[in-house]
Amino acid sequence: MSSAWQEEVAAAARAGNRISDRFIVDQVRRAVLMQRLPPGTRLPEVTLGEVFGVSRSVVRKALTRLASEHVVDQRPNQVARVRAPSIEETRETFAARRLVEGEVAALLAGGLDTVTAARLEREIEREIEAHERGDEPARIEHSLAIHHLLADQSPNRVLGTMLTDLILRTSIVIALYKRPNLGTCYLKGDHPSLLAALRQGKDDAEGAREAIVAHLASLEALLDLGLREEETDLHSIFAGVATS
Amino acid sequence: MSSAWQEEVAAAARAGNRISDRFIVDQVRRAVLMQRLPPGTRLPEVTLGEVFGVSRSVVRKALTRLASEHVVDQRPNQVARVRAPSIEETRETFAARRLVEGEVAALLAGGLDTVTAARLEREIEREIEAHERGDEPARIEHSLAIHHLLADQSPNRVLGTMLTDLILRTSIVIALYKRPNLGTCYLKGDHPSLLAALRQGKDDAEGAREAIVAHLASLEALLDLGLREEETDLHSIFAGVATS
DNA sequence: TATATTATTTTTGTATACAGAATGCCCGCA
DNA sequence: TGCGGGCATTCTGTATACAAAAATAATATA
Repeated sequence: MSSAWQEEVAAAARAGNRISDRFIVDQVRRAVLMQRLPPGTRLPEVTLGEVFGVSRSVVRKALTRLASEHVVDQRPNQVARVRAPSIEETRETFAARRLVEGEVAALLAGGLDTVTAARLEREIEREIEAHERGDEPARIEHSLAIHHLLADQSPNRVLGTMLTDLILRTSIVIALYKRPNLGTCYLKGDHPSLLAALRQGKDDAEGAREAIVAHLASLEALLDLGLREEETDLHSIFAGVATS
Repeated sequence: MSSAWQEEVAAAARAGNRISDRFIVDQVRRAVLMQRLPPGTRLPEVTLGEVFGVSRSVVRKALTRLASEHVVDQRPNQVARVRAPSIEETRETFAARRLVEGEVAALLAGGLDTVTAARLEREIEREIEAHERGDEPARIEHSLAIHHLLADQSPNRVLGTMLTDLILRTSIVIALYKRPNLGTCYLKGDHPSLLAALRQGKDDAEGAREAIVAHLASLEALLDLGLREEETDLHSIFAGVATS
């Protein structure tokens, strides 16, 4: 577990940044996102504390915050584990994100300030470049930046925060359920046409919403969401069998 | 602060329930909801610990969880305080809730099982009774139960959890911004007609959505959301005045 | 009197110690 | 070989101690 973190911790220490719970939250979140911490990974408090050079108190706080972000599973008297959302939850998360991000896009349509539009355009270009040179991590980074920009620019801050959370959760399940043979989840042309829809006049808010909804639906369709054995509900299968 | 809690703590101890962070979270949340803890109230860790008979460790965990529920404001090196959402955030919270609860209602339309429908009906009746005998706390309790039932029954659990959170947040701001002269926020007939819409066939999902949206809009309209002096942004007022 | 500065008190941040729960291992037994 | 009970280990839950930061009170000074 201490693999790539040692350097980051050392770097942060060098920079004079005091290691606090927020730092740990960021690092763990990123590691989960980048699949360096696969779902189910045990995260004992002492071990994490050793890695980051802090005591259990700090780790504890970080873990409860990660749990409230749905990144980690924290149950009483058990070690925290990296969460592995079920296929059903994955579908529900995508549905929720379509609803929320669709609304944010509708609110934003026609009202983008020039600097934001420019930043969006730049990220979209860079995503294309990264994809063309086969740099998948960079592509993901830019793709995420695009959507986070929408969340940050949401006029409704409550919805914006909710969207940030949903982007994180969908990213996790994308990494989890991506078809192995599929190299990338890049959808050519989706982001450019999304930006075009956002630039339309305010009277076409529904166009922006539909662009987002369609984009997210295509993304979900790229995943392998067939039922697995882990999904089978033992309770329903053996209902009435046990003599209690 | 120790006013009404002493009894509750004693009762819980008598019942053999070990006081844990969840208990504290519930109690504080309820106290905020019932306006026994007005916004801005300081919540020092030791004091809370004394009230509930636990050490700071437990209180600390409770406070971070309350912060992630947006009930409490927790900033570094400062005492936690009961959050006082701004008027703008109030509007945004209502908008978010309309979006989410509307979708949940649409998903639920025509698919209510009989026991849930019966429970809804019962709560609606009891709300009417409580209102007629002027028992406002009981009325609020039943009104909340109605909406929490919708959240619990949401087929999409992600949206259901989000709705639970939004119901809490709107309840807090309703208590905060209710017009003082207004005795109650009861909207006669809204809940019955909502149930009627939910009972309609599945082809009328939009009817259920509209019923919820209209209901929540009327609720928001009952609040006093005129700009207050605390809302004035000094930065924008004095922009360019200071010679920096 | 008003203001700046220092001292005191509160309150949080972090580390650590010990008790209790959960897990896993090992050995005995059929 | 397969299985079950008891023991050891690991890990979390909670309380507590000390340091650092913030808030408050007090004091000196112009």
